[in-house]
Amino acid sequence: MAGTRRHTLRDIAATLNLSVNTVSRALSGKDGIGEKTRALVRAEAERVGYVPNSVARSLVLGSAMTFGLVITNPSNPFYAQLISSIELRARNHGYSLLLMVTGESEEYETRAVESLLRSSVSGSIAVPVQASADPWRRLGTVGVPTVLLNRDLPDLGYRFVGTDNELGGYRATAHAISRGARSIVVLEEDLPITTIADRIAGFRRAMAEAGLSVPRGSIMRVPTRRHEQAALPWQPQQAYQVARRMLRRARLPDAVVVGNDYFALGLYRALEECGLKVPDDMMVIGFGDYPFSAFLSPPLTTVRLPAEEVGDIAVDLLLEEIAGGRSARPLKQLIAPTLVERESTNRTTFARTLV
Amino acid sequence: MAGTRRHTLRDIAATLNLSVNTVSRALSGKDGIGEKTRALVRAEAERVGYVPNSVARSLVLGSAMTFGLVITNPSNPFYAQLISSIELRARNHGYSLLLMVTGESEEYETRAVESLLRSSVSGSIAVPVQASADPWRRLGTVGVPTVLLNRDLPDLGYRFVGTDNELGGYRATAHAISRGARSIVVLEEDLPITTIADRIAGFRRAMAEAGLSVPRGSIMRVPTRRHEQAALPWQPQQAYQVARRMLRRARLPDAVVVGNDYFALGLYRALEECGLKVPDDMMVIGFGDYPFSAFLSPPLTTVRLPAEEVGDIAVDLLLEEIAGGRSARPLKQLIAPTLVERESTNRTTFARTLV
DNA sequence: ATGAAAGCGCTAACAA
DNA sequence: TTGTTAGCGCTTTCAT
Repeated sequence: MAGTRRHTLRDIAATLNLSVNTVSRALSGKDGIGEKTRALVRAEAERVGYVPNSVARSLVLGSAMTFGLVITNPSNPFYAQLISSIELRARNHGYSLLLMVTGESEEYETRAVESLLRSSVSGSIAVPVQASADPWRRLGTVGVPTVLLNRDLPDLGYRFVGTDNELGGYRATAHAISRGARSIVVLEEDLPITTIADRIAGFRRAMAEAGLSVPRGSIMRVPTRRHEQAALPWQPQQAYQVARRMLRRARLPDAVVVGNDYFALGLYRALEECGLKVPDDMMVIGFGDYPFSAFLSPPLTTVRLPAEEVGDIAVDLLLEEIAGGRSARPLKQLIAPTLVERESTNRTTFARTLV
Repeated sequence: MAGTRRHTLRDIAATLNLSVNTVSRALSGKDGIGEKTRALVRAEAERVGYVPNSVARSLVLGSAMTFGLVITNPSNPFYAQLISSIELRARNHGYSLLLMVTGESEEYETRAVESLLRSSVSGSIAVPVQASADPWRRLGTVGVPTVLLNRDLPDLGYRFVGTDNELGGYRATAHAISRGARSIVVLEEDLPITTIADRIAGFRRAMAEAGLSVPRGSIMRVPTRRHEQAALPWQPQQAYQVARRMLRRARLPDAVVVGNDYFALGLYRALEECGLKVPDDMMVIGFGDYPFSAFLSPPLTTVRLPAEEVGDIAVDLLLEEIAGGRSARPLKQLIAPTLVERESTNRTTFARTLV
């Protein structure tokens, strides 16, 4: 890979007997320049294959036309989609994406923010680990606009966009109840984040509204993958083990609401091994509507998160924050998830619940 | 988000009555500086919360301690994992990641390369669209080290790491044959890339070695998602439709080898609707070993791609290329995928094949 | 051990 | 319309 030195404005200026400044303005499309000169400069730039040095540009402008995107785990299908949609929209507005993966590690989150600061990013979009608000507070202090995604840190007063998890939990639960469930168990990852707490709150609200009790053991925790080196894809295996434990109980629930569709896979397996049928013996409601969920057997009823919409809004919020104007839209946006009803809650007989 | 101006070397130099140079060396750990001075500078830097400006640093050094990572689609679980492992390893070597998503678009690939050039990345890792080698050739011409991932462009002579897809296709097919299959169909995305062509070549080799014929219609194509705006998650739906078409044939194959595990989902659905059982009526072999594949019913036999290993090697190859030394390892590396045998090929009766 | 000076490639203010 | 000057924050000679 040979290293032909790159051409600079100065090179072009020299061969054309112009000043660097003139060349700069000709190329950047500013006015105050003769049309013939501009054409000349453009032709020469074209000829030598001029590529602007955006590092130099960033240095003088103090900002790099780059967004930092800080994500916990790209193998989460929701975040994978988010990456795509954010990259696309950022690109369409002329921004590049500096991607950092925290893997739920507070330590790396701190280093990621440090890295963003060094890089003079124009702004950042982040899913915080939610162990501490400090790193993100720091960004704000030095004036880097930041939009929080999916997990808020309310103390900071930053713009935020996320899923309404409370509503999601509520809808999932209410749906199960409407299909005849009276005893419901929740399977959630054992991670201290608001998204999970909110879903559980929604679950409790739905149960309360229906006058149903929530006995101890209704909320089961799947061991977390936090603190693993690389961000690994989710392991339905761990949900499977928790599900097996649950199925040893004397009284089984009518329905299980899981925190993500991967957990539903483990639950399906456990149920199958115990000879229990979904939905007749037990209903299952997922969360996420991952690409595989509609194709499970039976197809999984699940709460769909509008990843694309969330991503687009995140970028828009960030652009507004950068522009500095008051925004038309609210600073905090909770997007309502929608319930996708499929066979896993389409009970034909009410055998067990009618006992 | 207030904008307290960032402290610079000059600020520290001023308050300490030192030269910028001295401060720079004190902080960068170079020698030729008194221990007391160094301690003093460090303390002051700490006190004011000094953050180095890596844009300035990049400008003078001509390189940005950043890798460009150009990927077709983060919603492909294989690439999602790749992003994680590459980010981790790059970070451990002090590099940041500039992420670009092509969505299989040649046009955006070209713009992505342009963007990498502007940004003075230290190097890049790319899954090329394989429509043209030109963009990537350009990177090499101006001296940006580039490692190709998963899809090679042999003309360029760049370092490359990928899966041995031919071997993967071979192993999948040979396995089906060993389980009694004599008539096999392949379902692949309709995309003109070497990975797919290689898998099909492997399929043909296995069939030939077994003395089995490959009649017309053995290779079925699933409509591609190329040219969609955002990179969408794969739609098993399209594979389902192709599978339905196949199942209308007079003579059904004993086994179907699919190009990725998402396609297996669509196939499972189609088979179920037709009342056909996996594996007894038809065996299914996937590709990718996605996180859900072990939890399908029946669990899917599939070819596992070593995503983490491929990602790590990609970074190592790039680091070697940047260092400029001859590498111990070969410039082109094909990683052998492994077959994960599960129930979808565990045939208990040979009813149909023994007719 | 420390300082002074130059320059990376660009943009922005001000002159001409 | 074009040129001159200065400077973004840092690293790297070369002096001292």
